Amino acid sequence: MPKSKKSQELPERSLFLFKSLVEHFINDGQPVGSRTLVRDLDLDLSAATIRNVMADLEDMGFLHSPHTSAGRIPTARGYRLFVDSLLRVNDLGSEEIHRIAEEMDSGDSIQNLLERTSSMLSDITHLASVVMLPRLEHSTLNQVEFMSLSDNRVLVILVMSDNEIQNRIIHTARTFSASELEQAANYLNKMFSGKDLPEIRKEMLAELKGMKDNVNQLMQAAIEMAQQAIESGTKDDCVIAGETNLMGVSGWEDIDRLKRLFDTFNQKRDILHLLEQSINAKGVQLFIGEESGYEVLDDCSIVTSPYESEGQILGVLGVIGPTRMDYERVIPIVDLTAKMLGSALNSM
Amino acid sequence: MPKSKKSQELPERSLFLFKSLVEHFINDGQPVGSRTLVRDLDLDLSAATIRNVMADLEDMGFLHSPHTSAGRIPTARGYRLFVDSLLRVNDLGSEEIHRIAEEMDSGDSIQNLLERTSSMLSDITHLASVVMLPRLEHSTLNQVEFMSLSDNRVLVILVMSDNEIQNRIIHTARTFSASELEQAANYLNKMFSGKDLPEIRKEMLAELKGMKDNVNQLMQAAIEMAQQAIESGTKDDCVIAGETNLMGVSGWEDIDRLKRLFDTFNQKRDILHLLEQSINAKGVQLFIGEESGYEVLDDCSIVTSPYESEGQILGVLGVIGPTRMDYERVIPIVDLTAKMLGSALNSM
DNA sequence: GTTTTGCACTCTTTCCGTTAGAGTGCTAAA
DNA sequence: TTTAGCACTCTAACGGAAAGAGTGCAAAAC
Repeated sequence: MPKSKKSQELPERSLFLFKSLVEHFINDGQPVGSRTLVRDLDLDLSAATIRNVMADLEDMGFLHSPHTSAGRIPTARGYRLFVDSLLRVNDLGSEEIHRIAEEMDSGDSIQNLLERTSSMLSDITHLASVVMLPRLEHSTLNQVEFMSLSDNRVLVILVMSDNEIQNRIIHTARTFSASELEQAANYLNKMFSGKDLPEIRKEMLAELKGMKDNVNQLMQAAIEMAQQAIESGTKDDCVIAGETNLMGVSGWEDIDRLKRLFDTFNQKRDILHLLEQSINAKGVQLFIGEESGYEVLDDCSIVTSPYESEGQILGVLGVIGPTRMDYERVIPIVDLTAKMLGSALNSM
Repeated sequence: MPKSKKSQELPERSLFLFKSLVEHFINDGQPVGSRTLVRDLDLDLSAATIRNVMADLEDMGFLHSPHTSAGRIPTARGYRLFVDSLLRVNDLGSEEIHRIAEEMDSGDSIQNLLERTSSMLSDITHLASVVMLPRLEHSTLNQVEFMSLSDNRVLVILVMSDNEIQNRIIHTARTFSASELEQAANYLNKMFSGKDLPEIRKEMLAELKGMKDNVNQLMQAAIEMAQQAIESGTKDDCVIAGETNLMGVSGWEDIDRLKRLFDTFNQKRDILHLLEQSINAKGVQLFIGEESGYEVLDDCSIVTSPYESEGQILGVLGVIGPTRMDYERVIPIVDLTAKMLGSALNSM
């Protein structure tokens, strides 16, 4: 190719160089210098030219030098530019599609399905993965049943519309006869079946106001239990897998930093808070580096996608890895996994 | 002063020095030299004498030098000698006792209790902790109930003698009437209530031989479910907490080694296998360094204790940390925790 | 016989100093 | 606008040198 005397539009060439640089850095984690770039790309440009371009990009905040004589690495803003404007997301290889589909087939229980999903996701991406448990907020009560045990204990069973089952043993003040229990269950079923939990709670409180006999206490206990179950289902629950994939990421040898990261995983709170921000996103969403707002995650990127079943968003899943991850591969994987999980949940 | 000509018997002075050395090393993780020892102990002996003693101890395999000009550190055999013969286990401070007792009081569910126990144990020892789930092998069936749901699905509920509840939805070939289900449940209750699961399974198989109608299929499904529940309860389940306490242990900066250790935790298999070896021990048991037989655990010690309720051993709990852990403190903590957990389970 | 002193020796850690390599920025020329 | 040339900077890697810790051994002292 002849030397181009006509200057191409500056942005275009810069963007191309920038894209190459990012890809290069994602590949081997070393700061990329002008020489390396010109060598690898077979450009008809000299290193000096590249240097000028790179200096511009640095001024604009897309690149950063660890020190004077190192190459350059992308900043969070740089990655943002990369994924938003430059990335051409690959189609997935059929082996990977197959792998994902495979893990989704037999569904023993929801919990189990989510766990398998999470560990598959981390295996396939070699990153850490998170799957939020489905929010049960809009699941409705299907059926209540009481079962008498010995010693004034009653087993309360709630069957929800999504086939989740909650149960708990309640210690009661006196013994209830089978018919009393049946009566109570019938009453609850008639009153509340098909309604969602917050609604039930509200009506329940109105209904019970002032009435304090034991049967009602039983009912109240049932509702409280349901409430608790709901909360534990939405509040702090997600499945995290593959954390150890993040040990031994090149450039992450600071063990103290790693410890803080792992502690964050264990607490789950911050991670969940982050995921919740994506719950109304249309598709895959990214938090790159500092964008997450959590200091421990400054060197991390999080790729999330909500998953839905029957048009209703149930939760969010995603992966967490170094900012320097293979977005081109990871993004479609997260996307597909979310879709497959949705349809797997659909057919349960 | 007593001269022991017998080469087997260790002189008292050697033991004293050895004990001091081990304590010293446990405290700050640095190899201990003769000078340090003589300085810290205010001995009326010279460093050279200490050196002689130490050389003897090294010959006997209790000490080891990382290299010529380093001090000495205990070998696994050395720690063994230390804990078996030299350690005077402290009584626990009342704050610690209080802390342990506190965590044990309210028992919402067994799973929850175990989780709290585990995280308390790791918090208090600053090590990783494991609590094996109680073996349900000898729990017996209390009550079976079927609940009809829509769409040919039946909810099977098993109440076990230890108040654990298992349930699952079964898809059936045809719709069963409420009375059919009740009849089936009655039959199962009459036949099998009070028996343990392996027994039930055996009798069940004999009973059902040849009979293939649908009601029996239902029963069989119930039993199979119970069997599965049992297996999942004993097979791969334990609660691990505080792994991150092991990041940043001095001398454990090899991130790859740590990764392998964490992977072992996640698989749980090896850990469980190790714990199971303690299930018939009387009290606290230790695996020091190589004694565990797992290469990843070569730098670790595991302190375990079975816990029991009503004279029956239910499971094992313990902590995992560097061989260089504070046995004097950890051993009584594990001991007490096991006892408290036992009695907490007793009163559920 | 046990303990100590004295001494030579070994090994690690740390602190330069040097060098090679990578990469930059700037200026002047093409 | 691009390139060539050049001075400059910073890191990583290597190689002493010196300090420090600790050892082992032999001979002297108790």
